[in-house]
Amino acid sequence: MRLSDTEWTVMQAVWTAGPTTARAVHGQVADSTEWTYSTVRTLLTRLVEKGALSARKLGQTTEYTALVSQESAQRSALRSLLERAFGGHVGPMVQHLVSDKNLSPKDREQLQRLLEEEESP
Amino acid sequence: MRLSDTEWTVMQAVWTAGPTTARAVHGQVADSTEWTYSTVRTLLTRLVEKGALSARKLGQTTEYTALVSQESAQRSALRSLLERAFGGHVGPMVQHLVSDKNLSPKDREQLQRLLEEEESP
DNA sequence: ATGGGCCTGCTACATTTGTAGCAGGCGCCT
DNA sequence: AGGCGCCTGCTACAAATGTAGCAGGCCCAT
Repeated sequence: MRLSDTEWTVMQAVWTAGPTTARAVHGQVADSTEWTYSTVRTLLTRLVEKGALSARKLGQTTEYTALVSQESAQRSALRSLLERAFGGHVGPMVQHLVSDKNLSPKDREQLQRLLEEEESP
Repeated sequence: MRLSDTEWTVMQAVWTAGPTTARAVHGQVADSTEWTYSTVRTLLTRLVEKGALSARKLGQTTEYTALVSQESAQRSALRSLLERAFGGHVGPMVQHLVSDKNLSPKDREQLQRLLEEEESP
């Protein structure tokens, strides 16, 4: 499942809201975009075609529900970048992230715990 | 600097080879793609237009040199995915990677060292 | 000098992505 | 009943991406 930039934005809105409508998504993304209602609807339709969302008619309006989880979308985006940009080498990729100063102390702590757990399964 | 999938492939070849020619890039990517020489040339041209590569004529042929480093391209791809798919939260992103079982013991060890270093700068 | 091979410049064209517009139908308020 | 507002279905269209083809020029071997 490949999501474009704009599609990510819409999906985030749906994941956050749960089953929702075009109008509601439009409201949600209004802060961060200038998209018209029409644009939002086009994106929703495309996401349905892709199988990322399902559409169910409720009377006159349509309710959209996520078919792919945020987790799995993230996972596959990550894997794709990993292949494309890092030749599949996880180490260098994580290092970029870790050394990039945007890790909070809490993040670091949590990570360390994670690494330790992994060590002795 | 935004690179498309195919552009990444070409850039990887150039980074690996250092200043190189279209013919050589074609040879390099021949294993992993079915691209014609023409396709490779188109991609190289686009990368020059984007400013990712520079082109210098050497007699009849053109020598392409990377203008952006692999590191910086990786960094910005990573940052872009971070924003788009993880709402800027590094923690969850790294966790996906670390918990995804594709970390070698060596990777883990190295990471742990990195985290410790970060802790007391 | 001539033909083969390789190079370049230019052009092409389908698909995907980003961003919308329009027209017709349904329901509710007056 | 008539209009207003909202919803949907369909259509549009430019830019980016993926994938190539063609024609003309240069150099080397015969």
